[in-house]
Amino acid sequence: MSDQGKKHRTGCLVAYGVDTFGDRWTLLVIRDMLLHGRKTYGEFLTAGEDIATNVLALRLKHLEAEGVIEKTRDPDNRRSFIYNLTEKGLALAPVILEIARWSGKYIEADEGRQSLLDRIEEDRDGLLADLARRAKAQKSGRQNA
Amino acid sequence: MSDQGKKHRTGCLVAYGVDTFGDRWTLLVIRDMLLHGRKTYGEFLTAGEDIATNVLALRLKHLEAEGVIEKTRDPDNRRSFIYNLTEKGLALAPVILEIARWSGKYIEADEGRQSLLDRIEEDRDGLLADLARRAKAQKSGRQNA
DNA sequence: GATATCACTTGTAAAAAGCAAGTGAATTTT
DNA sequence: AAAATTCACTTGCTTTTTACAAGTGATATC
Repeated sequence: MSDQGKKHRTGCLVAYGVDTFGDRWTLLVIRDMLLHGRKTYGEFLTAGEDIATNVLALRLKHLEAEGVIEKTRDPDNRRSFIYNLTEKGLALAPVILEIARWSGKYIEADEGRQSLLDRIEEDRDGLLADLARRAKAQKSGRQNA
Repeated sequence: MSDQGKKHRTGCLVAYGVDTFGDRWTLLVIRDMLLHGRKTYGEFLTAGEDIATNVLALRLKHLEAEGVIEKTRDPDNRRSFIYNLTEKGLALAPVILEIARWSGKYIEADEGRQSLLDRIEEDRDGLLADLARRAKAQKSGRQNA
């Protein structure tokens, strides 16, 4: 009936991150929003890793409560909601990219992923700017490039 | 009787990271090693956030199995073991620092933590080099500076 | 009006985390 | 050299989370 259990609340910066996204699903949802432009409950559910529907609901609530994402009605479909990253959520982009970068050193990346890795190395700031731009475009209802 | 449950194994770079350190404790152990120079079971146990002893044992086993840390005997005390970051574990430093950086934007940092945040902004590469140096010094048994 | 879609909720089982106590080997104390 | 202590865990049990399956209510489509 609650969010995701105990918090460390020790003042530690790493612990605060862990409290916010330290579980098996949260970062994948943020990845979906940030990197794949997904934004509805249904899109998160069918995103490949098979998150359970109740767990997804909990995570989204938690992220909303933490101010990482925000939920609005879809103006074009009254039974749909749109989830967007807030500034705080978008600020997780460097974390996501460093995780990807780390993993890229230890597992094989397919073509698409390798090109992301390449871009991280060659044009990290530009990539971050693009992700921010896309997130904001999405938020204001525009199509992303 | 096993490590930490289901893996996503989807090829996703973020998912691989989550599989490796996506839980409430793993990143704190890595933080302890990387930032606080802790290296024994006892030091991890009493590190402030009160991890349960059996959970710590599981996490250490998992990290060792994943090649993130390595366990050696303490040459000075035959009942003690020393845990060190491997190259793979040390490569997590940028992830840890980005998490700290993100958190630093949203919670208050005390003096010591703020100086870490300042150093991340002003001399990230130097800081990373120092952390690597310290980790390696520790590994070869030298005192860290 | 019937059927499908979307975003969930509810109930229950399985897994993991948390808690307390215990074990065995090495070390220190007496 | 026997006794007490330390260190690194393990074991057993309870509580909390996660996972799985099915169900609900409000749109929307056929």
